[in-house]
Amino acid sequence: MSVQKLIDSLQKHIDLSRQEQELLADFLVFKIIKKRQFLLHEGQIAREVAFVVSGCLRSYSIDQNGFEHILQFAPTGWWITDMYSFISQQQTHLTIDALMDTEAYLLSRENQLILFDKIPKLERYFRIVTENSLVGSRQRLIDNLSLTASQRYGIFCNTYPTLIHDIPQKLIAAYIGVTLEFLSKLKNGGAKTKKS
Amino acid sequence: MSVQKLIDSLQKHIDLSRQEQELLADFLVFKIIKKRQFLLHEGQIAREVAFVVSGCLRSYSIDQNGFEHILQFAPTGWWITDMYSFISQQQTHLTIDALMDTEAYLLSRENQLILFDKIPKLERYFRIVTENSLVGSRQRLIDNLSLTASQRYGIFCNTYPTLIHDIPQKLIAAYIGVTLEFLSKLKNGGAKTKKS
DNA sequence: CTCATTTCTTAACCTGGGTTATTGTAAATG
DNA sequence: CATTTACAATAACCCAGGTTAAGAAATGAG
Repeated sequence: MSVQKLIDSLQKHIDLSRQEQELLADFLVFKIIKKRQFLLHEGQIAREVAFVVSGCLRSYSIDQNGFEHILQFAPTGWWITDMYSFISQQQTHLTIDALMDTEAYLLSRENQLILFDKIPKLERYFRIVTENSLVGSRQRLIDNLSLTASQRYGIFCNTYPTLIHDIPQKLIAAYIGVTLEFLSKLKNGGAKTKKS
Repeated sequence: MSVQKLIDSLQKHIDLSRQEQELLADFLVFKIIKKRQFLLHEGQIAREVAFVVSGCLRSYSIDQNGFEHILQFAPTGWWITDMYSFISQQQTHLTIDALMDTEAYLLSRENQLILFDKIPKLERYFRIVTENSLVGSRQRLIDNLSLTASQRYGIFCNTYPTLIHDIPQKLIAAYIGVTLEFLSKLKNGGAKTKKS
């Protein structure tokens, strides 16, 4: 059963009994999102958070000029949602879609809050997951403020080694914050030929 | 008693009994950080998270070229720490100091984890606070990827209206991600005189 | 296998914001 | 109350990265 991957993730931080695992499983919905399908669309409300079992999702925003800016990739074992919309139940400004055929478990905010009361250890698990996400998000902010595009590309390669060869370059560009053209220049013409 | 400001913040999200409030208070340390004094220095370990009662703290990183990049301001009612160092107890890459004389309550990670077991509602409170911080951090990332310096300055003014007139311009520049010189250009010469 | 769509590269030119430098002005500190 | 020290404004020049455009490759649906 593929719900096992989610249980494995939980067991890294907390210890759930058989009954608790089954109770949790009752609140989850299994969903397949095919390549290019949307899980969340701008203007909707993010009623669920998704745990990716296989494949890969991404969240991104679209700016005034129509450019996409990718906030997060979620390969196997990652959680993804629009946290703003999820906790406030207001309309989202983000879009979440699938980069390839993806299997995920969905947990609604409503059910999550019920589970927090029934199984306090689950609240602990999500507290820890959220702390870790915050660390990642803050670090990325620092990287964007302090590093060059080339250095950020290097970090991307370390952070998502499995993705580099599986996703289009334009998505990498939209993540590190440059245009596709400039990323191409970086990787190829990148020799910096300064006359010496 | 100034611990009341912290209790007020808690009561917005959870409901603590008299005994629980007192138990919590026993785990807090009151501290005064004078202007320009450090609460955390690069290379140390962030053993505590701070709740600001009065004054203002800031967290920032210093890049290879010696430039400061401000991650967060913490005026009255805000929590601040280096979350990475705080949860991993590894050396921090951030610095936290005071922009003016500041009063704060410190809670060590050790005590925080003890309190989470004794008062599960406190774990809920910090789960919520962390969720909100994550929303803020992600939004700022999007802003940095999609907006111009001028637009980010506008957002800063809305986010920290009390700070604008109380802190040096150079700090605002280090927060929105431009040089002091360019911020100056934005605000004054900024007319963009495009022939029409 | 073929036509259409999406993705990638290259190159010439442009601009938002950085650098360096100078001068002026607050505010601490003795 | 003078003198360091920190802060801000302005201007001339510079560069990382964006824009536009135009092919070349790869992918994919029928």
